Parts: sequence; C-alpha cells; structure tokens
Amino acid sequence: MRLYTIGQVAAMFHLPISTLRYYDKEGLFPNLERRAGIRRFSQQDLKALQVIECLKKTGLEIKDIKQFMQWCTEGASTYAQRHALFARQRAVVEAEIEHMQRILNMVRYKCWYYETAMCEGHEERLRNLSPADMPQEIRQAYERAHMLTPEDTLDTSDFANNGALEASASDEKLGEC
Amino acid sequence: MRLYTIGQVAAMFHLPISTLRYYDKEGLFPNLERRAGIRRFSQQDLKALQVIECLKKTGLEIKDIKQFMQWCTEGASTYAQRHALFARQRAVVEAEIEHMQRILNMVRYKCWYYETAMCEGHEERLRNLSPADMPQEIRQAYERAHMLTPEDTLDTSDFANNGALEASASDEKLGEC
DNA sequence: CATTGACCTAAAGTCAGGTTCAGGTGTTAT
DNA sequence: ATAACACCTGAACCTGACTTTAGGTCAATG
Repeated sequence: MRLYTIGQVAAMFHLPISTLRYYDKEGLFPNLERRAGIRRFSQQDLKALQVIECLKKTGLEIKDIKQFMQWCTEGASTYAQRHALFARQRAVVEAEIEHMQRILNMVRYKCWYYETAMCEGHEERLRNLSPADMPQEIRQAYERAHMLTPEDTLDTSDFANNGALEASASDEKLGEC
Repeated sequence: MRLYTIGQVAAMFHLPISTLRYYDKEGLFPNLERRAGIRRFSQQDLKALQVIECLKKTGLEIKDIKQFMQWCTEGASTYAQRHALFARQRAVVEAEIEHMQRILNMVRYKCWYYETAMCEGHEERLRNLSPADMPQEIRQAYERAHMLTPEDTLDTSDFANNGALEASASDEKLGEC
C-alpha cells in the first residue's frame, strides 16, 4: 500500500503543508502513521482528507469534523448522530441563504439608489421617495430587504419617537437604508 | 437639537456601549461631538448609526463603511464611488449565495445518505450507488453540489491516478462526498 | 565537509469585529 | 462624605482557522 509524505499530499491537494500539520494536530487524521517522527499518509488518510475538504465546504467547524471522523470510525452505531449533525447543518445553511437573500435585496436597492442619484445629480427627489414611487422591481427588493425577522430586527422605535425625522441642521446627509 | 449619551444610544439601538466606542474609535462617526470628554450623539450621528447597521448587514467591512461615511460627507461628487462600492458588493453577495446553494445541496445529500444508512443499518449498498440509482431529487442535489466552479474545484487527479479507488485495507471506511 | 532540501516541533502571529479589564473622573443620592 | 452610577481610556483578551517563525534532525549532493 503506497504511503505519501506530507509534501506529496500537499501537492496533490493544493494545500499548504502547514494546513495538513494543523489538521493532524487537531486530530483530523485519527490513524495517521509515523516513521521516525515523519508522517506517512495512507490511502485511508487521503480519503479522510477528501472528506475533510467536503465537510469544510458544508460550513462545518474543525471540531465538528473531528467529531464526525470519530463517529465514522465507530461504524453503524453512529448513523443517527451523523444524520443529526447534517440535519442541524442543513437548517443553518438554509437560514444563512435566506439572510443573504435579504442582504442582496438591500444591496440591489442601494445600487439603484446611487445609479439614480448619479443620473439626477442629487438626492433631493430620492430622499423623499416612498416605496410606492419606486420602480416595481426595486420596490420589491426594498420591501423584501426590510421584512423583519427575529434575527435582525432593527428596533428604532425610541429613536423614531424622539424625532428622528426632524430636519437635521447638518449640511451633509447620509443615504437612508 | 437633542443630544444623547452613549448609554442612551446603546439602549435605543440594543447595542453594547463597547461597540459604539469601538465604532467611534474606528472613525465611523466623523463629526461626533464631545463635552468634557463625554460623547454627545446628535440626530446626525443616530442616522449614521442606522446606516452603519444597514451597511453591516450588506456584508461590508468596517473600513469600507468608514470610507462610505467619508464619501457621504463629500456630497454629490462621490455618487459614482458609492455606486461602485455597492455594485462590487452585489457581485460578492450573489457569488456567496450561489456558493451556499451548492453547499446546501451537498448537505441535503448527506442527510439523505445517513437517513438511508439508518434505515438499512449499513452503508454497503449506498457505497456502491451511482448517481443514476439515487432518487431523482437527491441525484439533482448531488449533481448540483458537485458542479465544479473555478473557486472550489477539488483537483484530486494525481490522487486518483495513484489508485485512490483500490480497496483500502482499513476496517472502517469514511462516507464519500 | 558544507550546503541544500524535506521533514519535525512549539509557540507566536494574523485577521475582524468586537469584549473585557484595570484604573480613573465626575455627578448625584443618601 | 461616601457610595453608587455613568462615563472615560488604553491595553489585553477572544474566536477560528490557519500561517509564520525560530530552531532542530536527517539524508543526499557538490
């Protein structure tokens, strides 16, 4: 069975050697062999590394990956745990995507805002615009961006009550969200 | 014009005081007033803070936000820069969402894999499954998860050429991606 | 025999976006 | 007058996933 040095593995996977040593130190290669102190990567370790790369993409942390590796060495008795790990991760990723969608709508709105400001040369009209006056597409983006979720509610009620909208005496204004 | 202490602003925005001091130190309140060393937040500063919260959601870094604040104080001459900032950010967020979609597909596949493993009590059948044998929905997830993009290509060609698929002598195997 | 090159270690450094701490000032309430 | 409270500062600390550094072993090559 062929064995590889750390340098060979680094080249194969286009990873820095330091990263492999770090993974090893973190316990991601439970059965890594050594001879005279030098790491010798087996086929099994290469497969483990493939799995590590894959799990990293799913957004799992190193310590979760280590746990997963441990479970894998324990066989069929840990299917339920492994399934739970991914089920949890699925929820995390789904939430994250939804969050990013809202952010995208916010950014889209901002793009439109400054495009328009550039065309008109000023923000006067823009500043007094209500969503109803915006182009359909932008209004939708704006509204989707401002749908409140528990996670990122921006409660400025006190602020508003204290007169947020009174004309400020400042010469320069900031674009609103 | 009403002025607020740092504690009042923190309460209004549900932010820790330390965060506001940090933002100030980073230059996010260019015109923040002080009396006897004590910060006094004006309406303008509260608006700035609203904008900061908003821009943070768009994924911008503190230093970009600082830059944006600076541009805002420079008036209409910086519309183009501000637009460019958001246009760039839009591309970033769009790419990130696409990336997350692929990750989600990977996680979905993993969920299915372990659900099935739990049902069957082992991975024998699963391990030899080709995409064609998977349920329609899972096959799609699997295939979408494995579409290669420049960003996260996993080039294991050398590895494969060196016999990655030779049966490993290890007693325990790891689930593949 | 000296240098290069591949490997090893422990420990410190890096990045962002804060948070915490130790120590100090100033105003108000008892 | 002394305690409580809100504010201030600079500096250290935090997380995660690495990377870098400093110093050391060992084998082959000129």
